[in-house]
Amino acid sequence: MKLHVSPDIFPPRGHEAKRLSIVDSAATVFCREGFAGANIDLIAAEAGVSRQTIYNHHGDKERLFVAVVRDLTERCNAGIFATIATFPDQPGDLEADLIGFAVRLNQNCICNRDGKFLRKLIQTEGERYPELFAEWREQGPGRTWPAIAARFARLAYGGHLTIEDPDVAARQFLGLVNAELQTTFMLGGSPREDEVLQSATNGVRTFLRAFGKRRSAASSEKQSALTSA
Amino acid sequence: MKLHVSPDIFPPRGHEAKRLSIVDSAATVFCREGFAGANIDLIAAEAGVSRQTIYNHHGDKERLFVAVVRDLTERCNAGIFATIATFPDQPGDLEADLIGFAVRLNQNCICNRDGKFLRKLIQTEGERYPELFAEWREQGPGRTWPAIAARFARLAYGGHLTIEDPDVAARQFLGLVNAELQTTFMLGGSPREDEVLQSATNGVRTFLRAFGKRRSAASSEKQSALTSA
DNA sequence: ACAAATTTAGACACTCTTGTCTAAATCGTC
DNA sequence: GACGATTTAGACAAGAGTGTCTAAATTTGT
Repeated sequence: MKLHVSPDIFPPRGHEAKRLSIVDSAATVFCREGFAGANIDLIAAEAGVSRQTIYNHHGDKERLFVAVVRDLTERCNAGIFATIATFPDQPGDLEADLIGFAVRLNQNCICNRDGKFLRKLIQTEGERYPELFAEWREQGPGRTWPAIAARFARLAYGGHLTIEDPDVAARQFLGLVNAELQTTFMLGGSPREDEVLQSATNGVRTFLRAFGKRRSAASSEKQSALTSA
Repeated sequence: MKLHVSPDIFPPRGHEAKRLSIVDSAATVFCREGFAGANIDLIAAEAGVSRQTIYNHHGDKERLFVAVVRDLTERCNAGIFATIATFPDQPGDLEADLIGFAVRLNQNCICNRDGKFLRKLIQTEGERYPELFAEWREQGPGRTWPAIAARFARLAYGGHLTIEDPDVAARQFLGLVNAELQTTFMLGGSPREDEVLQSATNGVRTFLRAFGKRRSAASSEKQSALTSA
């Protein structure tokens, strides 16, 4: 019976620390081995914790897995929205600003540990836990894509871009900016920093050729030099 | 001792039929359950074959897996090159022709059974079999992407497109054309036919806005109405 | 330092899976 | 129909993994 309600949290500090450590190690192992291949003893060893403690905290391999996914989804979403907040609303150099945004999105949200792990889990176990990842789809792309689309709509409204459908433009922006990273993503790897920059640069240039203000105008200094044909 | 060499093949017809059936079912189960989760008994049952027969043919769960991947890679590659052969070299209506090509590529190579399975296996087991999937990377994207790039280079040479780097353009074409199918691919699903068409249409329109001939006057919508050559 | 809660190590039962083995049944071919 | 090769069903040993239990050790708050 736990009646003497503590001011803030109930379990001692070390308790929550262990919980975190467990979820962290579980993420690593689940991603490396898959759900079926993951071994509770291995997770326990990697977390520096006894197997029984894992069962005390999460009760079950499956519930541990669900906790891992929820945890990753939450952290990734937070990162993505934080990055969306840096979207250039009043662009000085639109090309450079969009490239910067794309690189930040990749480095801080998609290629970092959480993003990589979440992507892997979605790919490998997505079909086994339809309801769990349907939730991700709603909370993840379902919320972030419209948010990015809204930023593009704002740029269009401000006269910096010519866009008919901001939702389509947003998805195409992401497609273009990651166009050269697809195979790496597929194989579960992390692209090097220069690869991310290269793909983002090429992607943004093409994006602006399609949606940037018509004519050379102020689109790019080098463009005027290049347009000779 | 097998000395009386038969004219053509040694094992009877039924033999090879069983081998095919086994690899087929193994592909299904490996994709659904992952390597660790896949169950030889289940594969045997699905193939309508006894477990021992699987061991007779492939000897080992791991070697069975490798056989499955090689089989899928081979078939997918064949399909992709067959589709690349239909790339529009002398376009009548470039937009319609490119959309058609993109849809064929998706329907016949990426979204069909083999493509879906291979993608899933690369995603889930890519890190566990680096050498196996390095081979795929070379034989797959390493050969198909340049082939597509060559086709775009030809279009540019013929004056139908304005492209600096055909390799970049090819990757971006694929990125654009699949921009709206990413989440579905990630979750291992197959997009509906109309989704494929929609994504391809939007993608090709943007692609042509970026790389199409710069007669800005009648660039996008009215273009199809004007072209009669 | 004390008392309560938490963690730990190890043993344990249980299930599942792989891969082997054997004898019987089936298949293909002559 | 007969023969050789293949397939089959089932039993089997060996190993691995999950989840439970217990008693001892450790940590935490007071």
